[in-house]
Amino acid sequence: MKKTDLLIPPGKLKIIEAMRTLLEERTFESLTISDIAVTAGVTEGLIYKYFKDKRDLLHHVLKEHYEHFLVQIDRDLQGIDGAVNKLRKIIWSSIERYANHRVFARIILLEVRNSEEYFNSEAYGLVKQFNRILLDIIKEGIAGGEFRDDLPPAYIRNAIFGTIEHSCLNRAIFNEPVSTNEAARIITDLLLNGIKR
Amino acid sequence: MKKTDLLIPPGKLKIIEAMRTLLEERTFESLTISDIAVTAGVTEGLIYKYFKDKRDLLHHVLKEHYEHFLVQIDRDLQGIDGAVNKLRKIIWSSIERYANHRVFARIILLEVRNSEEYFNSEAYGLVKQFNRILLDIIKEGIAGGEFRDDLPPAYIRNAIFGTIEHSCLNRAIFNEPVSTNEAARIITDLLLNGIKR
DNA sequence: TTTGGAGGTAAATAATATTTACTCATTTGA
DNA sequence: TCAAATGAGTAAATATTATTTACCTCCAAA
Repeated sequence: MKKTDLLIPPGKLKIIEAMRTLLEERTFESLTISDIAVTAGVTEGLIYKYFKDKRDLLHHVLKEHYEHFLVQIDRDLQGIDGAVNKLRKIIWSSIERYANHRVFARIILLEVRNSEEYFNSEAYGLVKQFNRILLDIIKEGIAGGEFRDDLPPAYIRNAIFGTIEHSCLNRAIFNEPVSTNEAARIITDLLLNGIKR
Repeated sequence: MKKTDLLIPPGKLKIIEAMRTLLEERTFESLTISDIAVTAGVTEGLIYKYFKDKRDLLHHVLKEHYEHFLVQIDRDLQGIDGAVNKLRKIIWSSIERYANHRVFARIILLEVRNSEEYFNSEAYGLVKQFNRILLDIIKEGIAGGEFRDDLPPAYIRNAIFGTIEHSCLNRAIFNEPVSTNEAARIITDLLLNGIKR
């Protein structure tokens, strides 16, 4: 095995880092390959050495973020018993992630869904993985009698996912601040107990 | 006043119609001005006569759709009493709209949110109008004792909006069929009563 | 009758993404 | 130990696409 096999080349790292930096302030579409290359301090050609195209680079950044997210989710759920408690925690973790990782939030909420390639990307594969975790909690809850058994699990998942995402949208778009703890508490309560008096 | 002041020129109509047709099958980003011009049977320059740029045309198409939607929503709510009943209806109407207007669904769920201009567009203004209608129903429900008064209205709105949108996403992306009546029934029940047994 | 504006066009230009052909340095295996 | 191979990186050409410009034509109204 060669010495450098496990090392990521510095140029590649700089490109990824530049993408993250630029997405902090600007829209993916508004970024040019030239912008990215200049910010990274590399030439435009090098970007194409490591990534198929601009979008592939975006998906890569998202994938890295999501990997961290999944590791964290896994940790966060350790030692928690009961579907309700797990759900509470996973909602909190999701909101916390969106809240403290603006670039991540913006990529996934605003930037990727408009291309077909995304749905074939590795990043999307991780999203599906998260979905399965959530779905398993829901099924556990139904089987154990904590959740209603007359609602299809997929609908429940959509409600949870959709509510979280929509609640974090304004923050992602307009930079509005939200308190993670408060948002998590209210959203969990709302989903568990409904809005009817 | 001149005769033609109220008439929309045929070229403009053809451009809008071409955009709608193309969005039926393809992504906004993948459409070129040339594609649109050829499909419309006009020259590329004409598109810029009527629209600031490609995105402005997209926003216009969305705006037209949304205008129809708001008219329909207004009609649908006529004669309905009580916040719960209104909510039930507005959820049904929203799902029905996404279900039967694929292009509309795809534009609003997938295509527009990734640009700053959208949030200054007339189309977004209409979305805010819809939001206010929804918010008014929620406030009516709280004031009248139909809904809980310990949840902030904005959170409730986000939950409703988010749940509906996420439930319609797969249909928009993968063309998966969904029964409007069934989806509306389940989502309404879920939001009103929660998922806890 | 003429003039000004609206609908429309063709072709030039500008902005960007992507490809190609090439260094240079390091590693490897014979 | 040394040619061949490989990987990082570059510079410049090319291709694609959005956008602008300058123009034409027709017709309603003054």
